[in-house]
Order: sequence, then structure tokens, then C-alpha cells
Amino acid sequence: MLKQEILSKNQQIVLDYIEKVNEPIKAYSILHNVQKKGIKAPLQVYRALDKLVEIGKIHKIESRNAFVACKNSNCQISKATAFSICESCEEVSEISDSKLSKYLKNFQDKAGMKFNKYNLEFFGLCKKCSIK
Amino acid sequence: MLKQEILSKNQQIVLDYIEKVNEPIKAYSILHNVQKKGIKAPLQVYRALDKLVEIGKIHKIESRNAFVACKNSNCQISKATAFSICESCEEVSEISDSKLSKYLKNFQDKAGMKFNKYNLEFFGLCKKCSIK
DNA sequence: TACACAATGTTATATTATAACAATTAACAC
DNA sequence: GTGTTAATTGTTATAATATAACATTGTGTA
Repeated sequence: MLKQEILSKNQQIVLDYIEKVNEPIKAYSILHNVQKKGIKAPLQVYRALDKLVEIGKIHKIESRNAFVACKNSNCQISKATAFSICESCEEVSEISDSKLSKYLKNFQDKAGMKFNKYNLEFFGLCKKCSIK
Repeated sequence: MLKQEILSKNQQIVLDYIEKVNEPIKAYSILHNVQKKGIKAPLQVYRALDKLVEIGKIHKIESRNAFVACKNSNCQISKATAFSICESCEEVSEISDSKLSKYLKNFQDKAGMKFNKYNLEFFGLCKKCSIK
């Protein structure tokens, strides 16, 4: 089987909701909002999240413990993620910059360690918040 | 007052311990290990951690919810952190690469957002683990 | 059909982190 | 020194995030 094309019921419910809200959302907030769909326990949400992260449909914003839908036609990219985060309004955008990703993919540390994945989070003020 | 040169009692206790273990360590593990020094509650640890992160003496490894002493003669660098993380043995090293930090400091996203901070975590296998 | 494996349902619990409030100590102008 | 302010501490309780363990059901396929 390939990366998995078909999502299970719970995975689809969780993904649908994350894609709908279109901003980072926390696991328990997802839970509250999908209870009407029959998902009752945290573990059901976390299992779906794990799988969705694994297959690149969503990403975890580590500094916020939140999850967001992938904007970059998913796949591969789940191993190479970059986000900008506004420290005022908490808006998060996925950065899609081929020069940046190429630079980071090829980065070699001094110990010669070979990386297969990275996550980069930038913090600052978004345009709206910086003119306030 | 400058960045704060003198640490308070609890801050010093926590920092001493983190520097001693010399690897990423979790808040409750710190708590268990500094109880003999008189620190009794999680909040005392978290307050010290917050301050130590703020002044750049330690960093938080977001993907691991762990804290590690800064190796780069601290200061400034707390706003520009990069780590390599071995997914097998969980060894974490702080990356100190002036080209990388220069590149990231000057990175401008397409929306023109100005960043004042970033955190980058690379994942892979360290030398030891890759030959196993 | 039967096997293997993925996904589900469920209860309980572990782990990480903060709220709220009172008391104490440090920094410093006067 | 006294008074004022802010930082730090101590303490209890609780919120928020995440996983363990185990029984059951569904799905693909040989």
C-alpha cells in the first residue's frame, strides 16, 4: 500500500474539521467540535491526528500544541515544514519557499549528522498587528 | 536594568541542575531532582524555566517539551535557535552555524512579515545510531 | 474462509502547564 | 532608615495535553 489514499472514518472527520477552520486548532477543541459526529474520546482524536500528521495532511505547530491543515498539496512536505507565527494575534501561515526548503534540506551539521526532517517556526508580528 | 545578571535562588537551583545534566530534561524531572534543594511545586520550576528561557540561559526543545542549557555563551541567541535531534537515542545538540543563522535572521516571507525570533529543529539519526 | 492488520471504542491515568492568591524579599528613591 | 514598587516565593488546586491498556470490530487479501 502506498502512503494511504483513503482515510478512515475518524481520520476524515478530524481532517474535515481542521480544513474547515483553516487555522491552528488544539486537540481538545477538535474533540468538542466533532462530538456531534460521534467521536467521544481524546484518544480517538489523537489517533486520527497522529495518522494525519504522518501522511502529511496536517502539521503540528509545536510551539502552540496546535494542528493545522497542510497548504502545500501535502506529501513529502510533512518532513520539511516552516511556519510564521504572529506573537500578537497568533495567526499562523505555512511558508512555502523553495530556496529556503532547498537550503535546509541540504544543510549538514558539523558532526556530519544526516537529517531526514525539520521543522522551523518563525515568530514576529504580522502586517496587521505591526501597524497597531 | 540589563538582561538580568543575577539569578534568584530558585532560578539558580534550576539552572545549576540543567547545566549539570547537560542534556534535555523535562520539567517534572527537574522538579524531582531539585526537591532536596527545597523546591516543592511544579510552579516553582516552571517560573524559573520561564525566566531562564527569557534571558537565554536555557532553551526549550519544543518537539520534546524539554529544556537544555544554552551552549552558545547565551544572550541574543535565545531568539535564534537551531537543534539537531536524533530520533533514535534522542540526543540533542545545539547547532551553531553562522551561515545558517545569518540566512534565517534575514529571511523575509512573502507577506513581508518581519521576524524577531525563530526556532529550528532538525531530525535524523546521529552518527552512533546510524551505524547500528 | 481465515488470516493479518488497521482502526475503533472505552476507561483510566500519565504528563505538562497554569490560575489564583497570600506572603516575602530586593531595589531604590527620598 | 522609611516607604514604595516590583520581583520572587510559597502553596493549593486545577486546567490542558497526551498516552496506556485492552477488548472489539472492520477491511483487504491469500
